Amino acid sequence: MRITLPDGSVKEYNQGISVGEIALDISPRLRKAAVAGIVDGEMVDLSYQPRDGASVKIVTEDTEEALSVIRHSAAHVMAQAVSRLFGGVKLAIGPAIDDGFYYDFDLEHRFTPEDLEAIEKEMQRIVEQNLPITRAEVSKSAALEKVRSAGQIYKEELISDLEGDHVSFYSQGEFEDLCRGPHLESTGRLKAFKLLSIAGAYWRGDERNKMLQRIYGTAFAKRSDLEVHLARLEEAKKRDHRKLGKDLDLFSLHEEGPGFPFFHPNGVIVWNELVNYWREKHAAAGYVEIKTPIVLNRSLWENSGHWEKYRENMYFTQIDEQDFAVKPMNCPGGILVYQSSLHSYRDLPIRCAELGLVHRHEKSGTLHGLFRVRAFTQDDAHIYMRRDQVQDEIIGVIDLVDSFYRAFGFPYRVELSTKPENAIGSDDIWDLATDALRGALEARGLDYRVNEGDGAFYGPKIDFHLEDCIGRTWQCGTIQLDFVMPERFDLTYVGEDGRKHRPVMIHRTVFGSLERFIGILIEHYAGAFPVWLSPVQAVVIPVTDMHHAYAHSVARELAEAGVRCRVDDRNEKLGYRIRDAQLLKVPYMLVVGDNESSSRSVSVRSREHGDRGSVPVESFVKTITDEIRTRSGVPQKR
RNA sequence: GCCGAUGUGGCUCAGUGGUAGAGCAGCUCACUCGUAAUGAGCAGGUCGUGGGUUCGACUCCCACCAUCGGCUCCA
Repeated sequence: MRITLPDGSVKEYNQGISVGEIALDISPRLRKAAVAGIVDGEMVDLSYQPRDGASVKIVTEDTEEALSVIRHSAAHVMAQAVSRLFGGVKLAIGPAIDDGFYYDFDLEHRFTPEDLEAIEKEMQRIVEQNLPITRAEVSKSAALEKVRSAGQIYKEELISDLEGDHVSFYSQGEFEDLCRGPHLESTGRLKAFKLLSIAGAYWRGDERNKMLQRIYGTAFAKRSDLEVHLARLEEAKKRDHRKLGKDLDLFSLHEEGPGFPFFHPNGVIVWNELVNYWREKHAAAGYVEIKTPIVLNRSLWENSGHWEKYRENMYFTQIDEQDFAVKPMNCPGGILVYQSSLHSYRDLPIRCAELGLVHRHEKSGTLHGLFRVRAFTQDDAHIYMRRDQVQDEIIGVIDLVDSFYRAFGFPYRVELSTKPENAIGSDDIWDLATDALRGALEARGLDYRVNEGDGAFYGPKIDFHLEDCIGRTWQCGTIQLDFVMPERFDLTYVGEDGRKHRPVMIHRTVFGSLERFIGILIEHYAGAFPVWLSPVQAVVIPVTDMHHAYAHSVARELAEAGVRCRVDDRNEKLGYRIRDAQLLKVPYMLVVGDNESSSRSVSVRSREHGDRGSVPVESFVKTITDEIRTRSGVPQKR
């Protein structure tokens, strides 16, 4: 029989040859590295026997596909270990995920960190036993019989929901699990894994269902890959904005205001720098800026649909026996500004920005530092325009967002979210809006993913997911196209024909939330902000108290040039003060002693590169002010 | 909201039925120092909050709050 290989070559084999044997035939080394195969586009086990005419590709352990096989098998090995150690455990699901794998268990006993160690040891034993992993197909009814008699109620539910009349089981030693596969050929092939954490998870992700216990772990082809991954986790922990926010005295959170962050003087500097930058770019892009109130009357929210569609997330209050709501979004307020005067078609588009503080009631368990809060400042804008301007305006926003992310060194990914279940407005309007967004993305040649049903209740949206320098992604910017609010609020402009027409609206953000964006920046830069964002840009360190006067004169000169600068004239050794500044991630340390004071110079030490030697004060001022003005500095990709 | 864990001075953590301890930070003093921690001294805590058990609770029990890891949700 004939088998086609990825290079297009065709080989002749006997009927019944397995993928593994084909790999061996090609080369023993390939066989050794093989973990699975891809036959006619389907991932299969090494034991799979392709049919005549099939095309076969060997999946080797250094590939992304291999990783998911390895992790899936690791999940099975973990389930086997748990089954050995804890009688009566019911197995739910155990897939491979982006960074590893998990398995959900239903068990009376609550897993503890010590249990993880024991489970890991048992897994090691299973690996050492090198149990062959074999696949068996059984009829659905036999499968149901099998899991029912074993009391595996979750498997029973899974099988009942599966299409087709046959299902497959994989077994290794005494352990057997419903699974589509593929899997490693034996447990001995599992070389590098680690269990990481225990968490609760609802059966099938539905909060009405029973809460199961999930164990997360990760696995790699090689020990060294696992170590790199664990080091990355460590690195992420070091960069945690909650820790750095405390260390660098940027912000704090208090029991008195869960989810309501407090910004300290250092944090406010970062905030204001970002806002300055934002204002500059928006003014240049033709935006005006407004400010609207935080508390507004119920009738406005009824009109906008928030009262009906968004109430669970809103805070309320009463004023003079009337219901008011704390705004969860800025649009209704912004619309009142639009309505406060007549608009000509000549005025459009109106690009109206607002740094609006919104409050949303998030469930208590979801709060997380600055990433998930209950009050945040959206860098919002609403663009009111004619229909013929829609495409250009969307493209304009895409370009603006792009230029912002570029400045911080964030690569990003784009997603298009379509009509959700709780939408308001007709299908026609939704189709129109969705097509417009799609059209703009395509006009810009951007790749995007579609998120069915994930739009806002009043319109579809484009989301920007940016990637920080250790590879995590965050949703920040969004562009939402809205035909519904203009209708609800009866927005109009006067057209060329002298008659009233309906404008279209775009809601958009770049940072998303200032709070979250600052959190992301903290982690992205690991707290070492570029000079323009640094709370303290330079610290002058006199060698002894003989040099205090000179140090202060240098600091004065820097301050006059607009540099945020401090003198550390504490009675401590030079090394101590250097270390202190270094830990506070001050970009420049300026050591001044006899040599410097006699020549009006500073000895420059950079946060990144250490001692740079002496330069005249004047030239340092030029260097640092240039760096600030151009807002340079993008972190190294790791 | 749900499951699990945690909560001790500004920070990091030890303590575990007999009314709290370290390091760092802070303050004072000495040292006057050249690129990541000089030394000595002082001060600082109703042990998350509220109940209960006990002769006695930071320690045991209950409730609540907050935080952390997830689930769900989302900027």
